[in-house]
Amino acid sequence: MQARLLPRKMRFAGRINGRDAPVSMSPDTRSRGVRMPRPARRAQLLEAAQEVFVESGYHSAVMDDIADRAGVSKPVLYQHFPGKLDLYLALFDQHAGELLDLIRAALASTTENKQRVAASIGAYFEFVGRDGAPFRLVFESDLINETAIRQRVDKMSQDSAEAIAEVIKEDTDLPDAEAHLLGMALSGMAQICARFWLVQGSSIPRDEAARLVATLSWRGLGGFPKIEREGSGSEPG
Amino acid sequence: MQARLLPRKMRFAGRINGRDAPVSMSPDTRSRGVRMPRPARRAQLLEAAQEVFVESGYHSAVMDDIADRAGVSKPVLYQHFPGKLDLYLALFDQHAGELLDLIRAALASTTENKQRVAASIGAYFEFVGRDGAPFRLVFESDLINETAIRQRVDKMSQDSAEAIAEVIKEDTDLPDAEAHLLGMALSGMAQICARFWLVQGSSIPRDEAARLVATLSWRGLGGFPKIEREGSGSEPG
DNA sequence: TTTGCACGCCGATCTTGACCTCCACGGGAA
DNA sequence: TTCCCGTGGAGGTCAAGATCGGCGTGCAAA
Repeated sequence: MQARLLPRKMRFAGRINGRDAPVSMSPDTRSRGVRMPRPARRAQLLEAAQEVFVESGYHSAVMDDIADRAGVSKPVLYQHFPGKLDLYLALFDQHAGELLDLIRAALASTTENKQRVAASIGAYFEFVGRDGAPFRLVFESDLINETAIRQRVDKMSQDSAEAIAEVIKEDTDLPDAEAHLLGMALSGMAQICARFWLVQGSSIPRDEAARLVATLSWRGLGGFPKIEREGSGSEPG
Repeated sequence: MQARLLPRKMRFAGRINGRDAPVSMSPDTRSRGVRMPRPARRAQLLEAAQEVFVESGYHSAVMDDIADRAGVSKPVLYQHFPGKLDLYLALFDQHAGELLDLIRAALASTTENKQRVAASIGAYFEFVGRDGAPFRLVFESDLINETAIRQRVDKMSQDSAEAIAEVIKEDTDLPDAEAHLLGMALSGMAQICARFWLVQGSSIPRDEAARLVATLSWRGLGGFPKIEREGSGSEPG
């Protein structure tokens, strides 16, 4: 994260036209933040909050740090968000919505089912690779025991699994429950692989990693080229 | 959670030979818990802690509640564990070890690779289905942003994915990085499916759900019986 | 030009929950 | 009888969410 070179008061009070200039202060001339229209300020606060929540998680994030990051005082946070949880939920909803949009777009991108599954997997990889790491709020939340978050995560998982289950049902004669389980399998697998790919330093290019996972999804392990080995006991694909 | 019928002091002070009996107390005859050998007490504390951590998560669990659940005072907790985090880590390590043992046993149960993969998936389902829901500590920890937990989860994921990657490398000519990605895919998928199966009320019997996921792993979506449909565009398996 | 108001802002502080510790008690075994 | 070990009532400490009370700028109206 970017190091702050001045204490906030000094840094900010003296910031005129974008240039740092330390300024002395008397008690009756409080340091003043730059005034912004309400919507612009709210957007800025959300950005700062995302940085802190992504770095620290909900529980270790403190409102003081978020205010510092935004360059405002704490009361300004409470002018825009009733509390810490509300701030977090606003971010969560924004990013969960983005992921579902990506998945829906992927499913709508073709009528060829194999490609629809591959595109859905690609959607997870794209989401996880985004700047600002919003996936950390959606897939790795440390607030999962809070009912509001739990419900949202469950709904998001159900929605994405259901979307994939529709594809599975188009192609197979599997009953609803089984198709849903497989839909959950694929969306879960995509999520976990995308996160693993990111953490591993992207030694496999993203598109290739997504394609590999798509191949696994469609053809299974049996669909990969075999090495003939004595004693391995593998059946032919 | 089970309702307590008496205040803790009254409930416990008067519990003689397993029977509740409210007992008056004077200041110089403090209520006394049942004295236990140190290892037995430690095990009891861990059991109580597991109940509370599973129900509430780390952050919402309070040491008072854990002590209450164990029927002791708080100093007793600190006699056995340096702090709250240590208590949690002891439980985490116990259960993560159990899961890895299950996976290793599954992989050792046969030399037939397809069965080894299926058995590994079954190991996840068995672990998730266990009484006391230890999977909640291992797969759904709200302490994932704590370094000690993050490292343990990462190591456990790496270990299980690596074990499956060994099987994949035996069977295919995939390079290490690709095999590892697929190993992560399968172990992640197994974990998510097992948890989904549990939450869904087990409408599919456990063994059948595990078998379905194993089939997906080995044969992919393409390996399921097809419905012939106009316009679906699906390729034959 | 002056005044009043709306809006965005902040330093200081309150409140409270919860981790952890102090200090002393009592029973059982040697 | 003494000592050790397991035990508990009470409370200290402090971090952090949230709020109080007031400031200052810019714009519009008189």
